[in-house]
Amino acid sequence: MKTLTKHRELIYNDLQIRRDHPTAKMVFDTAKNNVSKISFATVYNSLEYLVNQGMLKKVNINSDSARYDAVLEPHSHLICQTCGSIKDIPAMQLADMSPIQSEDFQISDVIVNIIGYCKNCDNK
Amino acid sequence: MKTLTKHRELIYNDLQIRRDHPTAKMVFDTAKNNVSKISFATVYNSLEYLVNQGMLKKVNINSDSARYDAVLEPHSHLICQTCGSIKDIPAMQLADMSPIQSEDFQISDVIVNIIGYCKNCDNK
DNA sequence: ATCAATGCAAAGCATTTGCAGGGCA
DNA sequence: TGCCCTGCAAATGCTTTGCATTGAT
Repeated sequence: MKTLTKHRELIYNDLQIRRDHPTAKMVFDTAKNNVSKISFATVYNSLEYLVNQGMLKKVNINSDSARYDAVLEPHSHLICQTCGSIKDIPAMQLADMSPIQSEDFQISDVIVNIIGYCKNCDNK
Repeated sequence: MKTLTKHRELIYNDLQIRRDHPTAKMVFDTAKNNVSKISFATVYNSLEYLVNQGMLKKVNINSDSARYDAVLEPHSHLICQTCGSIKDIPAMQLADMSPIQSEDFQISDVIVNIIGYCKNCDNK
């Protein structure tokens, strides 16, 4: 039986607090500071467990590495092309879903990512 | 000076015809059938060139591998969670962009991906 | 005692890079 | 000749896997 172990809870708590949509490596680095020993395998294992439990969401922003998000409520992302930052914004609604309905497609999620330049990065 | 070589043109033409948003490997496999010799490096080099030229778009659907798209007009994607197929649909419009405008964020692209189950895959 | 979780190292992919040879201007 | 393109192989980075050990019930 799968259980919420200390490692998994630690990682989950970290994700709850931080809002930078960390990569597995970033989670690993934080975890290393809080436990005597932890391996990448455990981090990946824990992240997969938490995603399967529905406690985290895996976010695919670019092709470099997966990022993880503890915000489960529907929301959208502002993604800066320069610094790569990912900021949560309220869920964007689509003006008209009818083109999808007519496609005979069963929707489970609508992902809206806004790409551009954040105010910290010189715009352009 | 960068030029549109035969290999690059071949790859571009392939992307123009097919509409399955292939991965680099899929492009490589097709190219291999049409040229005596071609290497992965050339495929990646060509894809990067075409993306930089604005002739292709790189699409990040999942974290496994990047996919490429020759359809440049704004459009959205229907992505099946079961078979992984990616189907183009007309561009979805957002009902209200004001939450973004107020963020002091310069928008360069709005990405809308609809995740779910296509009619070919048993729904659920 | 049992069964899952962990650490470690190795393996697996996708992608990038270094470098020598080849092709075109 | 010069310079970019190509092929090949090695390297890199992210993620997964195999396996022996550890830990909890």
